[in-house]
Amino acid sequence: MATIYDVAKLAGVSPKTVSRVLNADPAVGDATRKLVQDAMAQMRFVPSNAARMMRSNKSGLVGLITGAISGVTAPNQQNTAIGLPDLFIVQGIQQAMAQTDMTLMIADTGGRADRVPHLIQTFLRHRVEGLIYVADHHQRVILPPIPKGTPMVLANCFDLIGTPSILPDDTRGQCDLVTRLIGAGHRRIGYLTLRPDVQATPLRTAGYRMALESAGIAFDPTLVEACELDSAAAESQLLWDTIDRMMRFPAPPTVLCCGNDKMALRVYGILRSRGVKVPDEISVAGYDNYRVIAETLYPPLTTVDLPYAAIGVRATQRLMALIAGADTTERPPTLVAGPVYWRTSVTERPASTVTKLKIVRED
Amino acid sequence: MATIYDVAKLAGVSPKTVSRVLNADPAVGDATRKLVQDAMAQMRFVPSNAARMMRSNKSGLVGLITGAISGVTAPNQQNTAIGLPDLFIVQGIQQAMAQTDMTLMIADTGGRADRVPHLIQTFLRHRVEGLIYVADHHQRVILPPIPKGTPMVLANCFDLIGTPSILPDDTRGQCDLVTRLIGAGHRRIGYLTLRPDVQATPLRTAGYRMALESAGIAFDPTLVEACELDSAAAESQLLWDTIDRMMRFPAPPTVLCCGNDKMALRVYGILRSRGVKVPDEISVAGYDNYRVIAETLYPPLTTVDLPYAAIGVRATQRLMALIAGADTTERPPTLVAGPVYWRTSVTERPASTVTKLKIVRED
DNA sequence: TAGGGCTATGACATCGGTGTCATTACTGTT
DNA sequence: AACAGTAATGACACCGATGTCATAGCCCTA
Repeated sequence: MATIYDVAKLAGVSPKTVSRVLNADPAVGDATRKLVQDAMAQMRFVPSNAARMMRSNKSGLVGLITGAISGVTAPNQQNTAIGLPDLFIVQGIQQAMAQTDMTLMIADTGGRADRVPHLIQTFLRHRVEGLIYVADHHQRVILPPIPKGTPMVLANCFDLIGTPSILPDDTRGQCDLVTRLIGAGHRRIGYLTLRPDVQATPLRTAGYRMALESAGIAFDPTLVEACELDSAAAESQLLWDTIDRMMRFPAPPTVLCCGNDKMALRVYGILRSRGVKVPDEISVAGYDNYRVIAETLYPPLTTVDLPYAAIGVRATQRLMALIAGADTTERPPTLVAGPVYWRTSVTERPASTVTKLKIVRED
Repeated sequence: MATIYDVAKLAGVSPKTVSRVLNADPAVGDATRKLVQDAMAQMRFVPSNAARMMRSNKSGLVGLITGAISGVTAPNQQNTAIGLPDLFIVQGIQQAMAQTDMTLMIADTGGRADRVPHLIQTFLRHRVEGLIYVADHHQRVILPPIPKGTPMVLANCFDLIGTPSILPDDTRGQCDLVTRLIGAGHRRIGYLTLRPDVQATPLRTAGYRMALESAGIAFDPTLVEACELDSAAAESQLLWDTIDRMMRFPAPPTVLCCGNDKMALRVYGILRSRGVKVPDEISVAGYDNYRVIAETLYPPLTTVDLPYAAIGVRATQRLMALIAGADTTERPPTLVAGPVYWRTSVTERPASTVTKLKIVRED
């Protein structure tokens, strides 16, 4: 491959002048510039980033560590073949990065967290100017130490040593949804949560309670139940049992909030098999706004958008600021909220009507 | 960041010896090696890939160009929020690449084909040793010329200038499926194809006809109809009309093959709304083995696996061979086939029974 | 017309490793 | 004891850009 020396010789100038043209240095005569550009084109010259980096010490690279790509079908993962949250974050990062002159290097963990140090090492060898770590769900992570001077941002996760982090605002999201449900006349709001040990669960439950409290509705713990399990079959059983029980309450829920859209999908199936019509007899809401499900289901699912792309964008912006030399002083995580998507799986009718309908049906 | 000179000084050896330790050169004394390794650890030394590359001219990088990441929600794309084929290919590439000492650089087109030259340029600046281009569906592509010396492989696409390419074996896949359907007793096999202008359609239709021919069943063109449209609503209408018509044939199809699993999902909805039971009254098959759909639907969908991961792996292997200096002589594209996934959306009963059932129901 | 201030260009060192070759020290052989 | 052969190490140039500084040529002013 041609070098600036080759180009210089062909153009009859010094290598330094070629370098100037490359870097759009204005201190080059128009005629000379043309000469050099022609020579570059003729030789199909492509500058070597490696050589450039040697002197300037700027790689123009940003490293991204994720399990998004391999996660798509990782067998034991929560998001098996269905949730692709981290991928949407990566997408947001890509878009934000495209506005920059940085190049994004993506490394996939292949689902094995123990590969992370090696990936970081590879990035450091390339002298990335910054790192982003993307998690597949809101969680705490423990990462190997990064040399200072290489800033890092966590997306969809956080650690306890103050690494800058961008997180979804789970509390706000669930609160907004429940507030909207209450506004639609619902008073008995069932909540089938994700596993209690995932970060999102306590946060969203807090949001659920906040919304009830604001509306002056008493919190009824029998309406909240963790229903998520690893096995699809087991989860469906657990959901069936939970729904069965709640439906037999003297005052049954008029709406079921599900921990995510995938769970809502299962709930639809269970309700259909019981002959209960959505939303006429009971309303259903999800979380994630996972469009394959939310838009394809009939009736389309009311849900809360998990603003993954926005998390990616914010993470990128934060990292760019750090690279540009923003202060490293510890700040609380940036919370990113998403809107409620109001679709037809929830009635706007007051709860009493729904109850009446149900009674009629039982006759 | 520390350099080999710093390490050399600390260890009291020459930089060259440090370089030898770095490269696991056996011609280093054990004591010296230990000394150097300790010094490297103490200084947190990370070698610079750029510097290494200058001399050795080996970047250890492979460039991957794809729309997989941005494609997830690209508004006008066929695979909006549902098909992620290219992502599975990328995953296969990642896995195969992890076996290598190469580092994968992923660049996303952001859905804009006009960005491809720029991405290639960026890769060339990094002196990638090879390039892979991944398309989101089986198609012909036209890519800007790549300097020879940088081998390139096309995955899920091809061009007319003989660039090595890896493609799904659409003909074989559809043929296998239909052969299996015939084996299950079906004789009247409806085929709701994708758009006629996508590569897969003529290939799969050829497979469909091959299977019929092998079984000595006459091809009935009224059973084959293109039903794919960009708009979901319009496609559903077209499907409704097509199914409605086919069901009123004197000898209606006993099974409907759909162009992909997403179409099968729609077909399920249409059949349910018409009160037709799957598979008791009509069988349904898809294509892609898009698991979110195929496994979640009730009944689970019989479909053909589109071996995306395998395409990715093959593409990687091919590229590695080229980098290692395999002959560049033009060869036909490598075809990769996938298995039929036989699930319960297709009856094993002969067609006659099905017809009878239907008559009974109409009484 | 001499000198000051520009502009355009080039010479040269340098970044951090690696390839080549030389050198040293040690071993074993005759 | 002299020598060949090998193992361990180092000196030095080089990869392809860029930063620093010098310099040649030019215009303008006094």
